[in-house]
This record gives sequence, structure tokens and C-alpha cells, in this order.
Amino acid sequence: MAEHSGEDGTMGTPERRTVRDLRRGNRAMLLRALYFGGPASRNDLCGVTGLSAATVSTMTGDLLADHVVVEAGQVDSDGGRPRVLLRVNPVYGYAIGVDVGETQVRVELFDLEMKELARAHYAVRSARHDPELVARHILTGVDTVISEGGIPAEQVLGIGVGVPGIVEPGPEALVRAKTFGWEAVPLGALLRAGTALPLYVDNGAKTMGRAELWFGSGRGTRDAIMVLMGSGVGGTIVADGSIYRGAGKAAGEVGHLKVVAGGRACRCGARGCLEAYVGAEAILERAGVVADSADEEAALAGVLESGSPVVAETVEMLGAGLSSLVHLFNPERIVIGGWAGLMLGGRLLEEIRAATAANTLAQPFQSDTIVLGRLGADAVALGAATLVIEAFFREAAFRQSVTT
Amino acid sequence: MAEHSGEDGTMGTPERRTVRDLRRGNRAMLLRALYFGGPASRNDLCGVTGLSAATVSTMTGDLLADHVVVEAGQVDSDGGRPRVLLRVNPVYGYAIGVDVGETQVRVELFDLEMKELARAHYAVRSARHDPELVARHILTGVDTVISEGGIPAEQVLGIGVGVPGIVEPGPEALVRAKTFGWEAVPLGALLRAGTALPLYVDNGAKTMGRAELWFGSGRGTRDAIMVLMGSGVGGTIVADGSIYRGAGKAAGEVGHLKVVAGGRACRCGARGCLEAYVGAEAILERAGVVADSADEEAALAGVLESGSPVVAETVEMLGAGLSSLVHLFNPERIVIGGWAGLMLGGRLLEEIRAATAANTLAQPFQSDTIVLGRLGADAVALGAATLVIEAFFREAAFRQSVTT
DNA sequence: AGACCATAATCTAAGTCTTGAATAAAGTCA
DNA sequence: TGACTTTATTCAAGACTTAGATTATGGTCT
Repeated sequence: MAEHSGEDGTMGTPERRTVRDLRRGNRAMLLRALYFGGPASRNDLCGVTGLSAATVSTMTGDLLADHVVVEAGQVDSDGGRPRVLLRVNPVYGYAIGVDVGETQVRVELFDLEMKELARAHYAVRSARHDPELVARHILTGVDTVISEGGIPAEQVLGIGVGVPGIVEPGPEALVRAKTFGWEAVPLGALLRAGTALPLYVDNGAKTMGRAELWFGSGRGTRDAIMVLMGSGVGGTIVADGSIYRGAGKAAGEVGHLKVVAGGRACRCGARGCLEAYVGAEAILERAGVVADSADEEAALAGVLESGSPVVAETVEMLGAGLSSLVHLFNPERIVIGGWAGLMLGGRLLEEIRAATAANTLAQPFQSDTIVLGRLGADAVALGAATLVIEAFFREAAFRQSVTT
Repeated sequence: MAEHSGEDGTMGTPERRTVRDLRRGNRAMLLRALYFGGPASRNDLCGVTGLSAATVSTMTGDLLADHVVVEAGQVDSDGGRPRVLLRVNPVYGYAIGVDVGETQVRVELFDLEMKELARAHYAVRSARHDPELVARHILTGVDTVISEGGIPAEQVLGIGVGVPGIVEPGPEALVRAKTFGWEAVPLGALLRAGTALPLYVDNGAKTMGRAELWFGSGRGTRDAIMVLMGSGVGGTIVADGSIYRGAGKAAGEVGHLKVVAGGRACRCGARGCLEAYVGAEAILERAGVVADSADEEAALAGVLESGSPVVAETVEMLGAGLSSLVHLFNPERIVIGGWAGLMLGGRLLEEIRAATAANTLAQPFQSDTIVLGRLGADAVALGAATLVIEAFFREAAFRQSVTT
């Protein structure tokens, strides 16, 4: 099978065409390597990117001239000219991440290295998720964090927003979120009325997945699945290093994976969904606990402590669902995140691994495939901000240096 | 979301680096366009590939000189020089596809346009799947089809083999197939002992999926899932135009998707797998029919005619499984293939669609997403031969023209 | 029939990009 | 101070695509 090493043929047309695209691609690759590979010398970059020293030299020259990259000290080399370390300029620009959650809207400001500089949180009454109110919260939040962070507004590169439900790509960013009662809310349009900053809207589970992929437990993997467990259950599928979205941009709905055909009714209207068993709301219902969304966390902790048979069943169902994911995706890692996921996984990780393994005899599955997320409550906003960084990479690679 | 158009950032390093790779990529793209786009003029190719007329001209010149491409008539243009049509030379080389199935080994010879030129089938007693016997069948089959096809042996570009179970990539092509009792059979090594032809081994469900993707119901899609239903159930996941294999190259095991947590025992050792309900073997067992694998087909037909409640339950389970796939992958199309799948789908397609839709209320799911495979019993061997074609594309793009 | 027009394919000059080799820069060690 | 190392930059060469000019091929008009 020596010959079978190459990838499977892309049926569609691959993009790269002109020699200029090549430069863009290489530039983006170098920038990415620098961003994720921490400070590195030009020589290191040759190794990582596979480019020649000459190319690295000219490219870093451009990037230094643009102040996108800065020097970061030197390091001695035994008996030669010391290496100059380079890194992405953390204060070249800033990114704002927004988490539109069930109980609050969180707006946070980050520098390029994702250090948090300021935050503004707004409680939202659970029953009412008026789109315009949410938009107002976001817009005032943006102003607040910019002034609190003490940075010039024109250095903000954009706003990333993580929302529940499915986001239809397009200038309007139509959001459909059943739990919010949002039928087709044009959140993009609402926000654009109040700000001129570039805007990036995505599903909250996806932004959290991005955060775990870039900075959390998924770091370094090319094939992973992030399962986000809160009141409901969402997910992010990382395939060959990038997030998979499917034909209609709605892929990754792990919560509606079926675990019991014809089983318990789910709030999506179907039956037997994973979410109908392992979502926090579903666990509480099954345990007969009544709690409004404000103190779901305490209530769930209570159920988990109680030793109720519901807990064992939950683990069982989660194991079944995860084993389906293992068979379909054969991932290198499965990351369990979200507040309910971390609570459940923090106490029952071994049981969850065992339940998955019991359903997954056939394959090369190691139980340490399943890990907990490393990021806490900020993950959604953080991940939303990475949408801005992503765009920044693209833009920086695209921009032709002015060669003064 | 105007800015959100680009793809999600590839965390890994994208390949393209030198300007030469660019040419290779463009060449491969052109060749692919010509192969799948049927006969086309140079001008058409400009439109399809996005390359300039000059580049298309020089590239087609090279390909014509190599006899990889040939002229295929002309077509008038109202009031101008007529277009010369080009196409891939169907007799430039040949591909052999092998289907190692439960009841027989099929070896088939195709030209580049996948016209079948010769075939050799060998029955295998179901109990015994001696690896060496299988290898001998393949090798004699290869000799047979070459001489029967009346083509020069040196024009055979390679042998593609579709086998059950999981294939470990590498020169040995270790095959693990529980149903065959193959623990770690080095099929690649066995075959290489008897032939010098390039060898490509892959899972049979994957090769069938390739066939449907290239020539069958999956043609033209970038996000699709092929479900192969025979005695057992396998699958192929097409993500962004290429087949997804996962970290350990074992992705796409649709048969072991869980549909009933803790349900019916599956031959894989776990419980509640889709295969344990909708695989032909499982259907017969549940209906209480005893049949050896030779006449499973007739037996299954009998069960389907009988109106047994098992049939309704099978549809129900299949619907649950397919809805899981819809939620996870949001595919443009789901293709049901394999002899059992075609038999089931031929009679109950509407019921299957309805059962899936009932479980999939939340998403933009149209029932015509689910279709039947268009290829029959040859699909596995045909798809195996496409592995050879794939490699041919890579090689032809790589090869620098000699510029005499 | 011959001038003229429209379309297709090829040729030419120019521009962009990466590379390898040569050169410069900065230090260490004896 | 001078030989030797390692890092970074510069430069000429080579590869590739492109826009625009040129050639090829046939139809239409008078």
C-alpha cells in the first residue's frame, strides 16, 4: 500500500490557481505557525513551514514592516550568531467575543494572544430573549469593553458572536434558535445597524469547539469531536483539521443523535435524541426535579450527588452516543465541555469511558480518547473571538505588503 | 456575514508550497475536469478550471503529446474556428478492480472510462475464507482478465481491491475482518508476492461508496453518505468532496451506529448497533428464518413479502439511524446501496424517508435527500478500480512532460 | 470569388514567486 | 586577533501563469 498514501481525490475543484495565491497560502501558513508555535526564530520557521530560508526572510521582513510580527528577544546558539525570536504582535489589534447564552449575554475583549482585557456581562431574563434587547446588550457591551480596555477603537479587528441554534450564512446572519423562540432573527443586520466593525456570527457550540481546538483539550488534533453539554447538547466536528459544517452548514448536531429509537420525547420534537437523556434539562426532568434555568447548576449537582438511578442511565446513554461518534468519525479525541458536561465528567469520567468502551469493542478505541474540556465559562466568548483572529489571518495573508 | 465566507482555518499545515506544486495541482485539476466533464474544448476547460487560455493550451499540449488525452471530434461555432473536443484517452491504460465478497471473489478489467472489458469470478465457500486461497484467486483472476481482455499487460495501471473490515494503511495492507475471521491478514504482502503491479487495498464499503460518488447516485455532491447494506452494514462518508477516514482510518462504520442503547446484540460484540437490526443477517434472524449465506437474497425477499412486523421495525430503525446521520453530517444526499439496501429501498423507500423525516424535524431535511444507489453488483469492484484511476491522476499530474 | 468577420488556439513578453548559492552579520573559542 | 559556527539577507536563476498580440479556421456578405 505504499502508493495509497495520498489523499482521496477531491471531486470538486481545488482552489489554488495563480502563483499569487501560492504566496498568500504560504504567508498564512507562516503566520499561523508563528501564532500557534509561540515565539520562534526564522530558522525554526523554515523547519515548520518547509519554506526556504530566503522566503521566510522576505516574508518575515514584510510582516515586521507591517508590525503584524515583532521581535521577542534572542536566544544564544552555541558558537554562532544568536537567533532572533519572532512572534505575532499581541497588541497589533484586538478581538471582541460575544456569548449569547440562556441566562446572560457576555461581551469580552481580547488581545491577539487571547489575553482578556475587559468584560461586560448582562443578565437576561430566561423567558424573554427579545432579539433587539440582545442586540442592544451586545452593542453597549462592545462600547463598554473598548473604553474599559483602554484601547483605540480603530484597532478592534472585529466582533465574533456565538449564538444558540443554526446560523444561516449571509450578510443577515439569520439565526434559528428554538430554545430562544427565534424563528429567523437577522442578528447580523440588527448589529450592523449599530456598529461598523466586521461581524462574525456562528453557533455557540461551534465557537466553544473552536476555543477547545485552539487553546484547550483539542489542541494539536486534526480529527476530534467536541461535545458541549449545557441545558441542551451541541457539538463541533473537527475533520482533517477544520470544522465540518455539511451541505447546509448545520452539521454537528450531536444532541440529536438518536440513542433510543422511539424513545423519550426531545424538545426538538423527535424522540430518543441524546439531548433528551443527557442534557441538563432532561436529566432534571427525569429525576423529577423542578428548577428554573437560573439555578439549574445547583439542581444538577444535587441530582448527581443523590445517587439516583437516573445518573447511571445518563452515563449509559452518553456512552452509547459517544460510541456512535467513535464508529462514525474514528476521532483522535473527544472533548466533553459545557457546564453540565464538566460537572458530569468531573465526577463520572471513568464511568463514561467505560460505558463508551463497552459499546465499542470492534475498533481501536483507547479510553483516553475521551477527555474533559479545559476551558471554563468563557469558552464560548473566547471561541467567538477566534473567528475574528481567523479572519485576521486571512486578511493579513492577502494584503500585499506596501514595500515602502 | 459577508466576511464569514472563507473556510474555517486549517489547523494543520496546508501542503502547497513551491510553484511546481502549483502546476501539478492545476494539471490534476484539468485532467479531472476532462475526465468527469466528458469531452470538452480547450475553451470550455478555461471556464471550468479558471485557468487562462494560454495555460490550458500548453497543458493540453503536453497531455496530448503524452497520449493521455486525445482529440474527440469538432463542434462548429457560429461563424468562427470550430472547437476541437478533447477527452481522456480511454485506452491509455487499464484498471483492475477486485471485490473480495462473502460468497465470491470478483476480478474485473476496465478501461479508463470504466467500460468493463473482462471479468473472472470465483465462488468461495462461505465458511472458509483462507487468505492464501483468496490471494490465489485474485492473482489468477488478474492473469485471466488481462488475457481475455486482449490488452498488453504493461498497460495495466494497477489493481484495486475492496475487502471487508478495516484496512491498515502501509505496504502490508493489514486487513482485519471479523466476519472472515481475518485477524491481521497482510493481503498486500500476499499479492505482491505474485504480481509487480501497483496495489491499492481499501474497505469494500468505501470502494462501493467511491463508485457511487464517481458514477452513481452520489455524482456531483460534495457532502454525502453512502450506506452499504448487505449481510452487514458499512458506509462511506464524503466530506467536502473527499472520503473521510478519521484519525485511525476507520471512520464511516455506519453499521455500528447505536440506535437502541443496550439493545439487540450485534456480531461485533456490542449492543444496539444499526447492523443488528437492518443488516440482512439480522433481519433474517429476527424473522426467525434460517438461511445460509448462499441464498440470503431469496430469504430476505421472502421476509419482505411476508408483511412481518419485523419489516416495519427495520424501517423504523433505519430511519432512526439515518436521522442521526442527517443531524451529524447535514449531507446533501444519502445513498442506500448494497444488495440488501437496494432490495429494501426498492420496496420501501418512501417509508424509509418518512421514518427518517419523523426523527428529523428540526433541520432543513428534504426527503429526497435519501436515494437508492444506481450501481448494481459490480459497484465494489468498480469502485476498487477507481482507486487505480485516482492514482493515475496523481501520477499524470506529477510527471513532468518531456518536451521533446 | 474575394473581402470581411467571428471564434479558437498559440505565441510572446512581462510579472510574480520560490530557491540555492553567495554574502553579510554576530558570536564563540583558542 | 583569527579560525570557525550559526543565523540572516541578497541576488541571479528558474518555473509558472497571465494578458495581449498573432495565427488558424471557417462562415457570411456583396
